[in-house]
Amino acid sequence: MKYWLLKTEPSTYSWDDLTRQKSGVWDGVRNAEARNNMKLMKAGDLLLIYHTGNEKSIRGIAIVTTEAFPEPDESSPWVAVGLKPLMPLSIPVSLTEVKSDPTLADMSLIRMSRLSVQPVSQQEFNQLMVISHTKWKAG
DNA sequence: GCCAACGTTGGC
DNA sequence: GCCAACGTTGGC
Repeated sequence: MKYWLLKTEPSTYSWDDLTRQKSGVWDGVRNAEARNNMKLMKAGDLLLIYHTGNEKSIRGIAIVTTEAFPEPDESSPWVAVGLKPLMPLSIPVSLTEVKSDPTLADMSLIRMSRLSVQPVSQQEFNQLMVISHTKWKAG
């Protein structure tokens, strides 16, 4: 089981939108590396939802329900995945906090700041649970 | 509003 | 195939 981080502009589509809908389709990704990461996702992988713009913070945890499939109604090379919200972080983790935490220094959030779909390591995920005071029960 | 970091496009 | 110009993302 792997971990990923998904960026979204909350005025376009937010963690709260996903929570309200109870399930969603993550589409509109227009970057080759991000698409490649989406294709690597397996059902059951965990997703951290990050808000760009004014908020710049990780808000919640979702899970992959449907692995990569071609975007509907388009003869395009781009893909989407299905996902379901699991729980919000008790305290959102801001970009500033991520940058100030040495154990998170290698996160793509910092090192490849424009990549909108990026892998997160188990250690990084665990640390994010700690600093967000989120009682995540693995497995 | 600016700009750094990329990615894409098109002329050559 | 190179690279300048341009567009986009997203932090500041």
